[in-house]
Amino acid sequence: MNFKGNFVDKLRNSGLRPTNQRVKICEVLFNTHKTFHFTINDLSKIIKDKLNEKISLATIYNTVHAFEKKGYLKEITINTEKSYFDTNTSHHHHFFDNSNKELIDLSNDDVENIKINKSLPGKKISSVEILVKVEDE
Amino acid sequence: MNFKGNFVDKLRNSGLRPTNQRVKICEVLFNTHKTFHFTINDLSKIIKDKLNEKISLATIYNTVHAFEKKGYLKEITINTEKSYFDTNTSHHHHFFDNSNKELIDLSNDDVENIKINKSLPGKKISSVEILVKVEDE
DNA sequence: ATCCCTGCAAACTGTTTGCAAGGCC
DNA sequence: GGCCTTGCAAACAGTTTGCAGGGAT
Repeated sequence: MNFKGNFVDKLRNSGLRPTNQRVKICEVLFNTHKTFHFTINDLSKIIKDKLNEKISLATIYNTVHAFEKKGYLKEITINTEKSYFDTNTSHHHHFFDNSNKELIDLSNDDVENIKINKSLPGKKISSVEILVKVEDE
Repeated sequence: MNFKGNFVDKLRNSGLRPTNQRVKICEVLFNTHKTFHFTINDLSKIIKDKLNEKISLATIYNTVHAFEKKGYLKEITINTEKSYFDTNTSHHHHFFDNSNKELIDLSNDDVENIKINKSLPGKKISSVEILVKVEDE
């Protein structure tokens, strides 16, 4: 989903009708090669302030969940207050800056090989994620 | 806080009045050497069902937060739905079993030396936590 | 007597849902 | 036309708060 332009086809090919709202949300989220972290509230604000559009909260929730289900977004759990989403859906880790509540990607390559020397009988690992919390020095 | 008995003194020494409710909650949480993971709802159920007591939710929240502030409990963020707490307040990591929503400790010693080869200018690391999600095989 | 704590109910936050009206194919 | 989507408002879950009555010191 990371090139400018034809989100209409992208959406259609995913089985999602290319409604105005969805295309607008695509433009905010994917019209850049940079990975983008946001909460629903962030997204709503951007749409309202920068795009001068009104998209209802319900639709934003619907769309974000639809995109998540299609694999275009990944939910990141930082704290219990609200959900964060990430346009970078590859396997990677995160910094969370407590001073300004900002999420920053931490590439797999920047973490030396995590080895877990314990296993749980009858269980298989589905993910291993590191969260590095930081604050101002 | 991990020995049987005199929670009254323990509480008093922490500057918390040893009310009936707090002592009861101590008994549930600390009357064992095993580390214990719970949600507020779990704790409430245990008090109601096993102890046959009624402690109001507000009080349970108050107490858990008071204990957390005193360093007797640690909050663990697993997902956005609810808060989990851990009686093990030392630095360690977690498994989360998605099949039965259970938290399991992962000792520091069972993880090989995490090395983060990236730093953020002007920021210092306040914590590094690993969450290993597992599921039934 | 004073200050702290409890417990109820109401408030609050982020999220989800029911449903009528409108858009897409 | 039929199905999907939107958007409002109501519902919801977990948590927090205000306040009056009760307990601890």
